[in-house]
Amino acid sequence: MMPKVSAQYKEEKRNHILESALKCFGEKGYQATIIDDIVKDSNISKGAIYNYFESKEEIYLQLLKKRTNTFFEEMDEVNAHLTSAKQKLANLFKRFKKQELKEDDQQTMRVYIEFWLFGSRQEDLRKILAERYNRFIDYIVNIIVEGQQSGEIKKEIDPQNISRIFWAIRDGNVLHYSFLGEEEQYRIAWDTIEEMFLNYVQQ
Amino acid sequence: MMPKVSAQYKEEKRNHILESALKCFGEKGYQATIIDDIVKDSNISKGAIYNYFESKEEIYLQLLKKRTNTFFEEMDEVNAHLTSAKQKLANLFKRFKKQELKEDDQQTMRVYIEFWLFGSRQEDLRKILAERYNRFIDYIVNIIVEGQQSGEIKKEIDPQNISRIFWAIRDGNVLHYSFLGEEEQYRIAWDTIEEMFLNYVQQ
Amino acid sequence: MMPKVSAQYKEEKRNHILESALKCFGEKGYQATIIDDIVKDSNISKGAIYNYFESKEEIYLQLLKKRTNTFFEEMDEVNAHLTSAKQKLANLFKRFKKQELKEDDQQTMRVYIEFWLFGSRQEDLRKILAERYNRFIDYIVNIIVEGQQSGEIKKEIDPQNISRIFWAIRDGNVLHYSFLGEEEQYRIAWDTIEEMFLNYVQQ
Amino acid sequence: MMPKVSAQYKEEKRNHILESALKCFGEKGYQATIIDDIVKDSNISKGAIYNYFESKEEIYLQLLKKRTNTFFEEMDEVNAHLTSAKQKLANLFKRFKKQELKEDDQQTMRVYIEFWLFGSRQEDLRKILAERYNRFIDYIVNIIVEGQQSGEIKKEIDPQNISRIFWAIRDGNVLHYSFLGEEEQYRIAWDTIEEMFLNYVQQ
DNA sequence: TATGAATGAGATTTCATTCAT
DNA sequence: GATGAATGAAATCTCATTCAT
Repeated sequence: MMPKVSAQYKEEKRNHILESALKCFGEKGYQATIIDDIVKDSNISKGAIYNYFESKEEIYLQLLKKRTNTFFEEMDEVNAHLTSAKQKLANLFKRFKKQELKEDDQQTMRVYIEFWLFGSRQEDLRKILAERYNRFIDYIVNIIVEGQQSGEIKKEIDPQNISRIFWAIRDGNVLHYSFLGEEEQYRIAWDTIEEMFLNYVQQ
Repeated sequence: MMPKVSAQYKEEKRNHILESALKCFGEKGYQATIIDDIVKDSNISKGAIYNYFESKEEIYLQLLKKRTNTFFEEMDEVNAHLTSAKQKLANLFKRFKKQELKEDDQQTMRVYIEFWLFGSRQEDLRKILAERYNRFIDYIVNIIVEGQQSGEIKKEIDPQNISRIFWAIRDGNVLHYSFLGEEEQYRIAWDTIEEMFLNYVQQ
Repeated sequence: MMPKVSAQYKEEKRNHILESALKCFGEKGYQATIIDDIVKDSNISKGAIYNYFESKEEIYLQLLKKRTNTFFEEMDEVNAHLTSAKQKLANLFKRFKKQELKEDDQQTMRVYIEFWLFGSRQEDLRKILAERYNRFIDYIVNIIVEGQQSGEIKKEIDPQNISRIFWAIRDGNVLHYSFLGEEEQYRIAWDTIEEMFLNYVQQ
Repeated sequence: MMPKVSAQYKEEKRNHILESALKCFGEKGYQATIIDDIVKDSNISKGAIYNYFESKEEIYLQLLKKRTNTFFEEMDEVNAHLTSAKQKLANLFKRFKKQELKEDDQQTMRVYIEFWLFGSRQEDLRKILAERYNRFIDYIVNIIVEGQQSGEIKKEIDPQNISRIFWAIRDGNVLHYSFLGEEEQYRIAWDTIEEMFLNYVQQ
């Protein structure tokens, strides 16, 4: 009389679908992925997928949301015992260098960039993406401001501007890497970017 | 037998189709654009379009090729009477700052990024894109090497690496800009990037 | 072994499902109603519904049967102490005028008309509906014959024919009313129909 | 250079689709008819059908519109040389008796009744149907008023009310007939209805 | 060459029914 | 008996490409 499966079961199933979707979207792109690809990869029937998500677009959106949350949770956790702005930036760069080696992070990036491109043309998606973008911007802005207060970072740096540049560089680099796929070069590039960026902002 | 229409007529028609395609792809994305969008925009019939191009994909490819050629032709022309690497880099930055204000350049960028994303998953497109990518890489490599020889640029800079970074930054910036659409911020960002980049590579 | 639940419990549950189904079919139509609508309205699980009924179609059929029985039981009860054909007809008209004000009677009518339309194309439904139709026809035929014997109704009236007309008028009127929803007009129409009909059949 | 087919060609194709749709809707009902039924019956591809109509619903709507127009055109033509209200009513009854023998008129009726039922639940359809309904109501109202002026019809008759009743009877009769399919009875019923109706309204 | 009507494979989504718990 | 998650056939609609004129 209570075969209603546990909330945990449903959560896991949902995640299972999202993981398959990420894999498919990452491999073929959002538009090129068909529901049957996710069915095949997840081994979950078409109908069941639609029990968990309203549409292909919702899967996309939920995926983005979940990955974004995970990113900030991880960063917040690490930052908890870092005190200087310098340490926080260093940690961020470290994460990027390491992160992209994981296949699914790379796929997330592709998905995210495609969504960005795609979303810029649809008003309802724009809003969601803009919100996400602002979370990222604020994240760096806070570090920069903190660094300016502690004297680690030049006062004349505009936090908003440098934050936007930071993420543009990140996205550009990941975009190229996701196409080129050369890990070694990718890491060297990040080392250079880190040096260039820190040279520029540090006192 | 004379051909019914002149080669020039055909060339113009081709270009007309490509321009419409660029507009459509830029506005809605490659995948979301349907042939009828191009028909409507170009005022050329569907059948005629298929007389000039084999498929939607070919239109995409030709578009990319043409825009790439145009870019290099323009840059080569300008560079012809510039002698120093510094001047050439400055000119490049100047072009970016100015370029993206033009609607169709921005659209080209979107198309190009989408294609990049899309192409990374299809072997035949990869080759074409890789070739294009290398032309861009070589362009900066040549300037850097020239600058190192003339003593303008630090010897320890790796030309390949810095060239890849240069284009990654460019693409990231354009990607963000094409979504955010804030011209003023975009220009300020380019000023900062120029300063950061030149600080880093200059002697 | 005693059955786990009493027969009465089962009967009540069945009726509960039928009532919800009537509400849903009446509101959205048979075809447009999905099982989940009935689940939601009845608060009974999908599986349980299928324990009581074999299919959506069976629910429809049972509903029709039950409502038909109820109609005749009510009419028989009232007619028990009416002796003249005139009184019985008057009572019937009175019922119609009053009946349709009740929301669920109106819904029954819609369901019934839709079923009629729908059933005329499926042999197995035809039989069931034809039987139901004949019960209605006979009901009036009996009254007319009775009236002819007592001299209240003209001898030259064909009971079968007039009975068919009677129900056609009733259904047409309800059909229009279920669309137009104007109660006042509906009642006035019934007064006129009563007058017209009685004028015609009475001696 | 002008293979754009003639307007007449397109009109004919449109009609061809509508005729097939009428047949299918009439046989299986609107909801139960699938596009492939129309494809099969019309021998026109699915895509072509969607070139002429936006959706299944639009086909339905257009069908209704066309049949309504045809009905009034025919009636107006006949009425042109009829002067008395009595003649016009007689003509109308004559038409019903004859009309329904034609298979496609009967199908139109089914389609129309189903639409009525179905449409009463969808606001956008209600409007279209209400408009159609009013055309029918006005048609009889005009005849009645004319008859009252000429002294053929009783002054105390309410034209609106009697018009609504007229069409309700018509629809009820057709509804029953479309289910029962007995032509002979149908005609007899119409004779009786005519007599009953004229008795009631005539001076 | 140009036209645009026609094609039909293929995409997304729905929903009656089943069945493990 | 009750539950509701899972299934997958089937429906609507799209759109790249073809081809008769």
